[in-house]
Amino acid sequence: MSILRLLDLSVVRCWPEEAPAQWTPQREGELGGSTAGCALPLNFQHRKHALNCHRMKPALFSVLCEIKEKTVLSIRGVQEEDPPDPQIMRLDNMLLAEGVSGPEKGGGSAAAAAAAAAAGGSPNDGSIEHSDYRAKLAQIRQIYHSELEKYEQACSEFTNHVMNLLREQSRTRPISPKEIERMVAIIHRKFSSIQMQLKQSTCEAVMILRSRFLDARRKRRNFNKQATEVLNEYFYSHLSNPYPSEEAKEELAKKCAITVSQVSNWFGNKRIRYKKNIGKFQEEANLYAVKTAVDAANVSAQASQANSPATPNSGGYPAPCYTPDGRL
DNA sequence: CTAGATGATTCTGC
DNA sequence: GCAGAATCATCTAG
Repeated sequence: MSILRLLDLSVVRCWPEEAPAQWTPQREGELGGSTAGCALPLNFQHRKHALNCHRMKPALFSVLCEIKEKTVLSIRGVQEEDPPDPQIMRLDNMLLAEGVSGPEKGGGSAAAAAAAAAAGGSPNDGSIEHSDYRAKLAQIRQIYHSELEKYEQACSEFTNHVMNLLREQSRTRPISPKEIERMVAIIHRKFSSIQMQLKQSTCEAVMILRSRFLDARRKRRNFNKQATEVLNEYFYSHLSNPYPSEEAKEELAKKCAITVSQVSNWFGNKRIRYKKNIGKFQEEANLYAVKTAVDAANVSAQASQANSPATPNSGGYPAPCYTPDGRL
């Protein structure tokens, strides 16, 4: 019975209680089994050899087999399947989307470009910041991969170690392949939880990087003069109904080299600010009304057809009048 | 440095 | 889902 306890303890003691970083091969010496080239205390080797050559060994072994049979029966029900962890899947997806994991080239810059587009910047502006962003992302990516590699190596090393240990022990006590498999699965579960921590902290780092470099509010740039002019022209020439259709928005976006949602934002802001303080916008409104009228006159003169009105205003938002004090 | 302007976001109601 | 309103964060002129 004491031998059984000794052998069982040896398996238990080969199990690291903490993260694999704490596990060091030096501990092998104090374990029950041995891997190739591992130095065991001499008297222990002798005792082991004596045990292996003992005439009672076969009998002892069969007793152990019997006991094992009984124990396995009670363990059998405990075996649990581990379905793919949804948390890990989420982290994986995010890292893939951010270009941290997955294919080496393209992913990161694609994510950066997408983020830049979401931030509303024109494709060429802030290229310095974006290259900085990409450099930092690449750094994160490199750290992530080297850590991952380290963990994987440690995992396989440790798995090999345990398997050797079990194989060695299977000479003196019954260990089924199933049992070894279970041990390996347990090791992998342990390591995958460490991997999850790595993935989590990588995700956090990427989020911080993103918010620092690509937060739209931080990167706010005023539209250029020409873009503002185009938008204002449309707004004041459609003052009766300053709600551009989807097609009109697309065209305006194209003309101003901004996104459709930026056009929507601009009109939303403009409408509310115009309505709040019509007086303040009077001058601007007059300016664009004149501009539109002149343009229309030019067009009609060129076409020799003076039938269309200059501005299609009627009802809706209060149209500007030409009083010098700016009141309606 | 500051006040006002401006683009973006968030919340609410329809 | 869209528009209005409030608010935030940043830009810019003075």
